[in-house]
Amino acid sequence: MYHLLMTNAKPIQLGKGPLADNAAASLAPMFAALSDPTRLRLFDLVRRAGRDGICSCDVTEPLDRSQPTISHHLKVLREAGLVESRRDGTWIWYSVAPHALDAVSQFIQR
Amino acid sequence: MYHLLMTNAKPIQLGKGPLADNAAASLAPMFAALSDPTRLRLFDLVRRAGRDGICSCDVTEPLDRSQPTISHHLKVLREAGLVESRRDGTWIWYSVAPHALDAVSQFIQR
DNA sequence: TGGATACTTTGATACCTGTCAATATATCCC
DNA sequence: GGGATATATTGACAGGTATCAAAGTATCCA
Repeated sequence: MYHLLMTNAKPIQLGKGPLADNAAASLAPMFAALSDPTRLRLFDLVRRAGRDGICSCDVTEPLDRSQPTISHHLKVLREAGLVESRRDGTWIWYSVAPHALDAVSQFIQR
Repeated sequence: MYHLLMTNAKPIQLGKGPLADNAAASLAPMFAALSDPTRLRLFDLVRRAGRDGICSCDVTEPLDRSQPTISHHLKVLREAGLVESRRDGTWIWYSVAPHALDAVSQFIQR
């Protein structure tokens, strides 16, 4: 078993021409990670928590989802490179990954 | 049978507080529309075509997908409010909807 | 060692999605 | 009307997903 790197090893540079196949393949999962309402709100909560981050147990209530469901969504956000996690005892703190939305933003304003 | 309006009747205004349920429900389909690599490249091609737009038959070859598949993807983009269509004889021209990505952009830079 | 707390994984279920071939619809032109 | 072209819809299939309950793992503390 191996881990996906949280930060894209090679951030795809969007060229001037039509969107390349590999660029699309790299961008799509980020959009997919934000394509679910619960996950959008979850990402928003993480972003609001700023540098310190937020722990999973803080969001189950406002999002009205079970704890495993929240855990699943956080995993999706993490594997998309949008959030990162840091363990502190029994807690795990989630915060927005640096440059998380750069690629998405670059595509939008293109 | 009825039609969904292409342009959101009531564009959700993102407030200052945590992302509301209805705002998330309104945003998520736009992200979903961009969550597929083929559709991302398709949207990019439409966007490049500018004001005139592009017709479906022009993209099946560069995207290497069947005509029904392209038609399906264009429908998804249209129903998400990202592109609009205009018939001209047997052709249908697709172009980017005005303010298509405003909501997405607003969420990203929040 | 063992209980308590935070989180993850597994398994199940219902639903959604990308794709194509086949078929249908719409429009033009003769 | 009938053929030709462009697009849409249908039906089928393989695979993905959001959700929860139940069970597993990790960490702390007494």
